[in-house]
Amino acid sequence: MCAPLSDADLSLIDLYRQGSRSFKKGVHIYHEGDVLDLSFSLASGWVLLYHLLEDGRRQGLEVLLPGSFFGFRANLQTPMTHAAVCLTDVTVCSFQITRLQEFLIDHPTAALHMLRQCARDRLLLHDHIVNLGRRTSRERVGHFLVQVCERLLDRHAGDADAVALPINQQVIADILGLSVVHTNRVLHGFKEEGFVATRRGKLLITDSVALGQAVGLTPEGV
Amino acid sequence: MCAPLSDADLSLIDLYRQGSRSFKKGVHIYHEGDVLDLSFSLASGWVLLYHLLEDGRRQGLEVLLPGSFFGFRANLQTPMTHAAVCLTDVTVCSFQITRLQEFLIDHPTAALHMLRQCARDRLLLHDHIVNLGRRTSRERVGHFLVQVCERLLDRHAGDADAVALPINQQVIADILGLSVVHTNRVLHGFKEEGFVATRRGKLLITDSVALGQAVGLTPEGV
DNA sequence: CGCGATTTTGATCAATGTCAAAGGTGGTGG
DNA sequence: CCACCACCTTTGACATTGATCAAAATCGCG
Repeated sequence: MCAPLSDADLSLIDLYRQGSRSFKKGVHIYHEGDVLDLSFSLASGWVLLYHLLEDGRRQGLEVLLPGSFFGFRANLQTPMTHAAVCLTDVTVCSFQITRLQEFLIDHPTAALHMLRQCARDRLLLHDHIVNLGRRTSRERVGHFLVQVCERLLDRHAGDADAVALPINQQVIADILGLSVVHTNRVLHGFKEEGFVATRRGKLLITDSVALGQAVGLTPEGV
Repeated sequence: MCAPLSDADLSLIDLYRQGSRSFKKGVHIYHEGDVLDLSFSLASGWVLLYHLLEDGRRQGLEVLLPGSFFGFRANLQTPMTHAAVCLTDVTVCSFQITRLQEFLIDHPTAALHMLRQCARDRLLLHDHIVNLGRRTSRERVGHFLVQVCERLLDRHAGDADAVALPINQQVIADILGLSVVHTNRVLHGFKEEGFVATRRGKLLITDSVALGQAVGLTPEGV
């Protein structure tokens, strides 16, 4: 529930958790510039990490799904360089970083676990970078959507054929470094091609594999 | 020499290291698609991690300086999703991941150390993403250059007022998601403004603080 | 039913990419 | 020591993608 730790670790980590907290959709878990001594594990819901430039431009950094760790830093004094906002109602476990570190020293398997998670996240960030740096708007949006699908299906393995995203076009645009207007045109195109749809205000991905192909994705996802 | 670990750890890690290896500038430590059971710690030199798209577009992912860990994965079976190429002559320590993991279980402080390093890298990746997603070409090049400067000065703390980079314009372009031609024009501009220069075929950053200002950097670097 | 937020659409513009070719530069071998 | 070569940088002309501005149309919600 709280994190993908081994059972043994799980029972112990309770001692160290400062507590479990809930947030409503749209609320910030922390802002840029905050000075915190906490880090978090996402228990349920979606979170967006983003950075704001001085002139208001916004860039989405990571879309977090349950199981993600975030807010962990090497340097506690330094203010947060990004903000975390809830894309849905959310519940997190929060840890005081100093205590978490003590815990990790005592429970090396948990530390290793975090390290492996971290390695996975690094790959996701790499993918994001490739997306932003070298792909056209169509490719970007397409890749982003199928990647989210895959991450979702990894956990709820194999249920829905249509995935609903709690994300509006403004958010997608900010994640992909595009303007809302252009994002809309791309998405609209996908809609006409039958890859996505809208229902109850939510974006639906109706055919992620066809979308992947249309956008030049090699079989196993890179 | 081998990594920023505590002395105690350092003496022990020798047991686990598969060996120290040297590579010439331009050589690959590994390619995309390689199946390895190794991960690395950069002892000296510069390394570029990059990803290649099917049609030849290339995207630089990370510029590694001494002390960086790379090649670590949660899943050993999976082929590498990026390549590592030497920007200079390089020496690395290589570890068999399975043995490294055993080591980290036995030496939790080392594990924690890697975790903190990982957290720092994540911030660097975030910065890269912001650069690619929301900054103009001028801002991108500028930010990249001063960031490299800062990372360099962090270690060799406070020597040169002019920093020489072992990186050509093609590489910069690939890191920043720009074309070589455009990168050249931006760099040329910086040259005329007196922020950078060329000597012995190397790019020199002659005034990183002025460059930072010119490019809209807030005092302490975002 | 009315309102604020989100999505759509059209018109125009600017930044950056692409293509092509000319200069430079350092290194190498004779 | 010199000539040559491969690689890198520089420049110009033109094409294209995606941004920007402005406004209309929808949609979910209270």
